[in-house]
Amino acid sequence: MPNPAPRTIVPATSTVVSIRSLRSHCSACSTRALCLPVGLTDTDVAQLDAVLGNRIRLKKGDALFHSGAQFTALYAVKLGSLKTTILSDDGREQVAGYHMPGDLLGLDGMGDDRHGCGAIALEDTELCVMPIGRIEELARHVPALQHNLHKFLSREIERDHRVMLLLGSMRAEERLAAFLLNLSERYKTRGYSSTEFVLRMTREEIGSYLGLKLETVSRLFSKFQEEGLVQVAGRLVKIIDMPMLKQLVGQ
Amino acid sequence: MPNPAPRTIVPATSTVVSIRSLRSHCSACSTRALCLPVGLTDTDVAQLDAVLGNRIRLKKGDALFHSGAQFTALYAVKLGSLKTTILSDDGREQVAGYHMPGDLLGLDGMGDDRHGCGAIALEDTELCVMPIGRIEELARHVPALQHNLHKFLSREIERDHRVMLLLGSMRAEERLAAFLLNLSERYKTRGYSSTEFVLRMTREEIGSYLGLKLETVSRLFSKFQEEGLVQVAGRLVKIIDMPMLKQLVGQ
DNA sequence: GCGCGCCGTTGACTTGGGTCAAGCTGCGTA
DNA sequence: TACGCAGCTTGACCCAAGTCAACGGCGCGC
Repeated sequence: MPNPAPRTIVPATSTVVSIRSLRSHCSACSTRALCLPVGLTDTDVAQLDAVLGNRIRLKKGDALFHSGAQFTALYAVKLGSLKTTILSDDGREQVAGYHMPGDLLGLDGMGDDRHGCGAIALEDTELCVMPIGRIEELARHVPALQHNLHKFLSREIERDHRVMLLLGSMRAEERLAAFLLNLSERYKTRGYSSTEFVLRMTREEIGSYLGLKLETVSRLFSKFQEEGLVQVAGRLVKIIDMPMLKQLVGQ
Repeated sequence: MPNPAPRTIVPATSTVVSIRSLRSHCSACSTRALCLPVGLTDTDVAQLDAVLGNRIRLKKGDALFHSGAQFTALYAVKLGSLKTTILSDDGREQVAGYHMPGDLLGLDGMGDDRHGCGAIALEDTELCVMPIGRIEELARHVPALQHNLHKFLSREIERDHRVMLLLGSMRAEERLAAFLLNLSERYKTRGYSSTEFVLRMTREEIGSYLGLKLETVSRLFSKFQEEGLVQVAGRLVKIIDMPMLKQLVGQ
């Protein structure tokens, strides 16, 4: 089993810290409980650590990968957030998802070794690189990792199904309510407030994701505010009437 | 390695044939080139054969599984076709996909061991059962199988992304054109005519999949016919002007 | 600290697709 | 052979969301 733990290779100088910090370590990662290593034993996590590449830092607006680019690795969000976008044959672009710490990106690239969507940072963002060859190889020896990988792939399908439901059968109001509740839920599981958060995307990006125009999104925010469901100040959202919001999407 | 080839177990009587026929065999399956065993060596396929369960036959309207049911296996369509449906919290149902020979069903069940959608046969249908535990176990020893499984999961995500694009940013006309072209393409890769085929689903089911009402679907078929794009007689569709249809969806 | 451009809001008007309703067709069953 | 009904078509009308346009404000770069 390979074990290139950095400190055994890098001389013990003052550079150690910064060089170590270039590599990702699940064992010390705050998203460990949400991410690929969830439920793995310490031994297994150590093996996973050993195959991780250097971490990546992106500035707001930077692309992690573009649609059609060679697929070489999965990426886990450590910090910050991204949007993924899909491209239609005639060039229309649509937001396919918003991703926050613990989420895995690039799962749609394993089909034909090309990324099926593009990924853009919505703020300064840090990711951890999981080279796919090494991950697949390790998954063959660590059943729990194999199982987790399958879970993440499968959950991505379920997530997409919920979006299809939203786009195919919900009215504009319901879509925005569902969107806000989804963000709320995800912030909550990450230890942030479920009732007060800052949107990292523009009205246009929200609209793109929800199959609506930016004007409609804007109008709906105003309407929700009038009705006392939320308080909105630009990108700052405060959920006032959670039960009513839930009722809007049908429980 | 287990090798319960039926003829070594079952006595060589007249019942052999019928009992053998209950089991699925990738090696003799006409969808082999499209399905999970694609690209595997004969040895690997033999191992896959050994873990397959009995095949399933469904009559039109029968459910293969319901949304929320325990997930125990993936299913491969051998013959016939099915629809999968997703259920929203408030009970609305929507068609998530149409599946034909070589397609894998149940991929969205690996996330939490429950099926995320229901699957209903649209005609008399035969499927092959792939118990997930045995498949995962085998995948650990057969890298090509592991890789194929990942490919199928990943392609399902890509497929869903294309549906999201359709639902989120296409007009009704474009949606129906895209739907017809998609069917056409899939029939073609299965060796059937790409220009003349019988729809296995109702107008309402088409509408549900495309985020449209059945009346709209009906009107669009009439419109396409008037414009000389297709000839429609009930469920029989004949594509007349393929280039124009492609232009409608933007190449 | 000034100005430009992106982002968001709001209003007036339009329209694509939904809704409701009526009638037709063809298939399975008695 | 006739009946019944699920599935399909078509028409008339309506409304949710899109389009177009004007304007306000905040934040970034010079």
